[in-house]
Amino acid sequence: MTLVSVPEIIQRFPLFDETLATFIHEKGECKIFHVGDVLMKPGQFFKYAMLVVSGRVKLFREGEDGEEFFMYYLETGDACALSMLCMARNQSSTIAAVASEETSVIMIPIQYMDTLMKNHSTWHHFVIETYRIRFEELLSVVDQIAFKNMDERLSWYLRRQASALGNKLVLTHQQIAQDLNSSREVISRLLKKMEANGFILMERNTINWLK
Amino acid sequence: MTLVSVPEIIQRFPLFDETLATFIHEKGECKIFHVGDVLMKPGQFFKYAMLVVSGRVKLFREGEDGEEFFMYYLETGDACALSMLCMARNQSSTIAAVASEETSVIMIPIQYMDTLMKNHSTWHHFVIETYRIRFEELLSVVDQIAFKNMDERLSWYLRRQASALGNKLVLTHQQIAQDLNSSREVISRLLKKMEANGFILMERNTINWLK
DNA sequence: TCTAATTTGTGATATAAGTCACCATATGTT
DNA sequence: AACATATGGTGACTTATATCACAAATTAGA
Repeated sequence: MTLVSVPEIIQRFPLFDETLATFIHEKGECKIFHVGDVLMKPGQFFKYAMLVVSGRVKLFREGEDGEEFFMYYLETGDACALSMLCMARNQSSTIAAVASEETSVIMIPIQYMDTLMKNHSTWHHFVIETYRIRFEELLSVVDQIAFKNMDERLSWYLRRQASALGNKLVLTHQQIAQDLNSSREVISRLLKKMEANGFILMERNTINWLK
Repeated sequence: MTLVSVPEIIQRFPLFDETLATFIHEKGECKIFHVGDVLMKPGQFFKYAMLVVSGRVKLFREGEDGEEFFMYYLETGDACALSMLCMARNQSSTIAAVASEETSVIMIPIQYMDTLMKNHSTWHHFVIETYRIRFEELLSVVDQIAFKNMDERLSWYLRRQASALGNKLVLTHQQIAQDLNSSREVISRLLKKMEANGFILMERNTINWLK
């Protein structure tokens, strides 16, 4: 594999030891995705486990009528839990993933999974940790939509975005509405309330998170 | 371990081979839970991985104000994914589990996890499969609450209940409302519509699923 | 058997959220 | 500069769901 060196792998994935990083460097393929590129979409099968070396990938669920619902980002050092789970069973994805920045990904072919699991305990721990984090993230998402009103959900959404992207969020009201499966007008009104309450400051195409 | 024999373990968990079942029979502890007994609650830490040998356990998320939200059942042959994930990190549970029938559970102490993972590939596959199933189940739950109205959610809920418990569902409208985090009146009205449309037949304390 | 508690039905009303119509402003394009 | 497009603001209205109030029916308990 070109593009990503063994030291860089270790730097991005601190749980990996040198032998594991070397193995991945040998067997993995590196791929660059540009903004908007689709990494996976519902119905697709997996031949690789995907590790995000840099950039950011947005994961969202698609409804039957093309609605979207934002779930979480994958960032540097993250692995796609779904790719590993589906791959393990040769099941198709039920989720969509799109690069939201220039993103480089290490793709490990499926045939190496057993070796990795058996011979590299650091890989095994990494995988378990990946599942755990995503499971908990998913549980938080359930909490929000099961128990919270749109104002709280919006606030939670912006807080997560800000912690991933920084306090200056380049987002239109329309995009937010899409991520929350709501409508633009509703979001605009709630944002105005949040601005009045001093939580955010709005500019065109931008929301400044002040908390 | 008394109560559960090696052949019974293999029968309940078809993925296990004989050496694994023997190991679990030696090291696991068996515990009986009665209806209403709490297997885990938010804030609790885990010292065991839990395998359901017989009976049924209801898993649900609790809201801040004591609301409930039904997620799924664990039945014969299932393992509690959360117990394994939390245990792996010594994290506390964020979910509640209550026996909804007389339930017998094998509890495997945390210290055997590494051995199991390393020396028993059948265990490893079982764990991965457990994660995958629960992850997908959770994604379906997200779909429902993110994209569907209460009538569809109710219908989906009853279908799941019927496939777990049979077509004669002993449930009050109040219980259903609680599981869906809705209100009793709303559920009663929607049920009446479903009955008018021939999907169900209602008796006191009981809903007969006709599909 | 009498009473209390539980379960269900139902109308009236309240609230959160979604939809529609339309406008104003900002930005990009020719 | 002139126009088209994207973005955001806002009132009026609709819809889904929640809440309140109360009654009827059934079951459980004393």
